[in-house]
Amino acid sequence: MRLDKRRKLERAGWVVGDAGDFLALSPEERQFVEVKLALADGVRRRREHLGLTQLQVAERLGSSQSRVAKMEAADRTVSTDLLLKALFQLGGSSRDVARLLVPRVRNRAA
Amino acid sequence: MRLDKRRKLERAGWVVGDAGDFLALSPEERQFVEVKLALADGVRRRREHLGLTQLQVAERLGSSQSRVAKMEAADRTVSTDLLLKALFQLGGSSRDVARLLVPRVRNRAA
DNA sequence: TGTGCGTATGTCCGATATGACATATTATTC
DNA sequence: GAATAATATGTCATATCGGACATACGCACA
Repeated sequence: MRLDKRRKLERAGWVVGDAGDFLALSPEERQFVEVKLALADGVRRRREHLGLTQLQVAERLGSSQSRVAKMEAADRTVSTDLLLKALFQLGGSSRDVARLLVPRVRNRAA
Repeated sequence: MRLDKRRKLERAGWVVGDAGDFLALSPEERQFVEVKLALADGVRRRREHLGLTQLQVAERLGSSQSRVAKMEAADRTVSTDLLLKALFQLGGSSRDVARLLVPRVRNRAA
């Protein structure tokens, strides 16, 4: 695992192996966390692409700036439901979501 | 919208337009619901493909038969988090999930 | 018909997510 | 380095979710 990704996971509050180099996550948990990270990245990229602040996005969603910040940080307390709703509210499609999940094509412009 | 899909939505407890033909859902809400339906279908198909009962799946997930039934029915009280975790626990990959979200390739064998 | 198995539905209570708010941190401009 | 804007972090009350249980439904088979 790349170091920056691990840092990101740790900052988001995920339990990382304290002794060794590896995440104390089962493969399934890890897959799930990666989905959340991907969706979170998608929210951030989409927001930036639209030139909006977190506050503006929060207003669109009927949420708060802090929650949007947590979304983008893939915080433990944000659900994939919330991330998906945010992506759709920001104009994303199912296809966009699908693309976020597949590493092969994850590095896109928007 | 196809009638059977609407029936499915209604059974799952989603609010459907009472007067006219249309769902009382915003486009974003509808997209979200469709994601849930797709994931729910994915769980069911994956379970059946593995030849497992809902009870057996529940045991794998550390959950209960009734919750698995609700997952497959895309019940309002099941989150996409739960659906995703279930899919991964049943051996699904991110790519599988992505495929579920894209109608174009949704009709696959397993 | 009745028995068994799988699935669906309704409810409950403990667990977790959410919006809101306060406050901290960072970046930019003067 | 003060002032401002944007983002990050911590906490709380309430809303929603989730496992568990009871029970109902559907279907096969004898």
